[in-house]
Amino acid sequence: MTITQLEYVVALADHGSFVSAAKASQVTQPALTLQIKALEKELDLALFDRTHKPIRLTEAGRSVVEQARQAVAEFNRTAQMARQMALGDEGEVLLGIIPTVAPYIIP
Amino acid sequence: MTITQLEYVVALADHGSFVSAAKASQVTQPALTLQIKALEKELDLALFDRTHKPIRLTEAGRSVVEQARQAVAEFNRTAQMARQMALGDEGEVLLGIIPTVAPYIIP
DNA sequence: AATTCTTACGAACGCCGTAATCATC
DNA sequence: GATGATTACGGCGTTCGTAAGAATT
Repeated sequence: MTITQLEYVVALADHGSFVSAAKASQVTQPALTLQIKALEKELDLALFDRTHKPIRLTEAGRSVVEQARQAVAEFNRTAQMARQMALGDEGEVLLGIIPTVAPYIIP
Repeated sequence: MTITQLEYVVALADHGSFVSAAKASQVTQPALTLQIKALEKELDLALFDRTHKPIRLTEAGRSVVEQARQAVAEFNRTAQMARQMALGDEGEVLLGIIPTVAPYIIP
């Protein structure tokens, strides 16, 4: 189980079809199908009902997707926060040095 | 950036050394070093101060780890919840059928 | 008949573990 | 000198994309 798989599941739940979910996730449909199937097999749990179109969530799938949204959101929040920290640090690189010895120290 | 990397970062922050963190994470030290370095490079941000032992978090690292804990926890919660759903579904497989036609339908 | 989902296959990428090197205490 | 961290390398597994095959509307 990976974060990517959870992102795919959420995208599929939101779009209701593999094609549009794949497009939104920047992957091909086969890749999406594979990951969804892999996750369902790992959990031994059907998340989507493929018998009709558009695809619909199973009852278990609805609960899992709801929780998966939290996990994905928290993950993205971490990534965004880390990027902000990196930018913030750049602003704090201040140097105090005597011109005379600068050529020897700076490098 | 992966969930595994976040788990490693949290483990390293908790244990204060690569060896014990690696042991707790069920991986070798080199693998842990590699993932930590990969993440730091991706973010262009130093999370740990390796100049002294035991290893200490940088100021930015402290914030990131705190947020990473949330993400990891939410991820694990999703996994646990999905497993429970799978078990729950097994209990709900109830069959209602007329004995006369059962041999033809059940298979 | 056409769109959508699945399966199959080949290639590429990334991760891990063992081994060797370096640094720190 | 010993413990701990990094670097290098080889092998493995996984994932992806293209292409072909089913299925549903």
